[in-house]
Amino acid sequence: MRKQDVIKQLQQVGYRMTSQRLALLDTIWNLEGHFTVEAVRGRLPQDASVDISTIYRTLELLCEFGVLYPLAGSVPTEYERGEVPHHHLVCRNCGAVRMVDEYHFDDLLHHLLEEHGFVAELTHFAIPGRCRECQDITPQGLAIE
Amino acid sequence: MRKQDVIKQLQQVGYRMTSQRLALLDTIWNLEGHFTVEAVRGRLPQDASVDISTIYRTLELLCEFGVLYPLAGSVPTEYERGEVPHHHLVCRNCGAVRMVDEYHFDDLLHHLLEEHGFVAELTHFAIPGRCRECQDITPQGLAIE
DNA sequence: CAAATTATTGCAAAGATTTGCAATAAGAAC
DNA sequence: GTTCTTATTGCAAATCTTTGCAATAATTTG
Repeated sequence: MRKQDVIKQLQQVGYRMTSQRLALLDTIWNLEGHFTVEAVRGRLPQDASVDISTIYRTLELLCEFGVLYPLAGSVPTEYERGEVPHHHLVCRNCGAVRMVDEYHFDDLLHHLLEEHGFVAELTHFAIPGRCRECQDITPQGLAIE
Repeated sequence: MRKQDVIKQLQQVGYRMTSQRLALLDTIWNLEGHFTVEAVRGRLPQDASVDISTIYRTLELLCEFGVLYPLAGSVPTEYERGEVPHHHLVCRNCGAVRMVDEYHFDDLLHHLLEEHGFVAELTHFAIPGRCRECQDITPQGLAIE
């Protein structure tokens, strides 16, 4: 999605285009990959001072519109722009993150829609579990048995 | 899972059974459905004073062991005991929560295991989206178009 | 373009959660 | 049962996030 389209969409629905929101959109569009609220703040042009609560509120707004996605469970929360739909496998033992293509979830989404009329918005999902290397290891790093 | 089994399992792996952990397990086993850290604190017997940071640490420990599951996205975090594996559909508009059976996810889990060697631990998952009633509504409650 | 309307911001305070560290106590070793 | 080892706790402080409210500024209206 292009930045201009986001601006247009927000305005059409009644949101106001303030200098803060424009500065934040600019900054976000210049960031690669994941980023935190603090990272956004650090990258804002020095002449644009935006309160941290405004950054939180704006990122949340963009999440509601599907422009951004929070990585579930990250603290501080990591956000990412929703360019290419994909999901993450997050190892609960070593923290390794691995990408998964979206199509794996197609069947599931169809089920949910047909059985519950529910439109799942899984554009960015973090799935907890164990990666190949951490299979038989407890949370403390002690091998079981 | 029975409380005694949890205790045994934790001990076997090297965790110590303190009075605080026993009191917390007791309390949790007496709670129904979802609960927060604060709720656990409120239900502790008055003679058992457990610091709030200890409660946080203990709930996290129980999550790592699959005894509890945090409901993704809830603030303050809601926890639930992992009795019957199921998942939640959470409407991002009205907040309605709906249960879904686990078997819907079986195919997905198999894919992840075969293609990535990843053992997903989806014993309790919150899936964001739109329920039937909130289909064409923006986050602010204004109908689109 | 000025006035009216109200979404948005900044600020400060509250709330939620995590973390470092010295004191305590569980379990192991003797 | 006493001593030793070290996981765990409580406390206080730090961090992360949310929220209420008066002041500000983006749109709408005239």
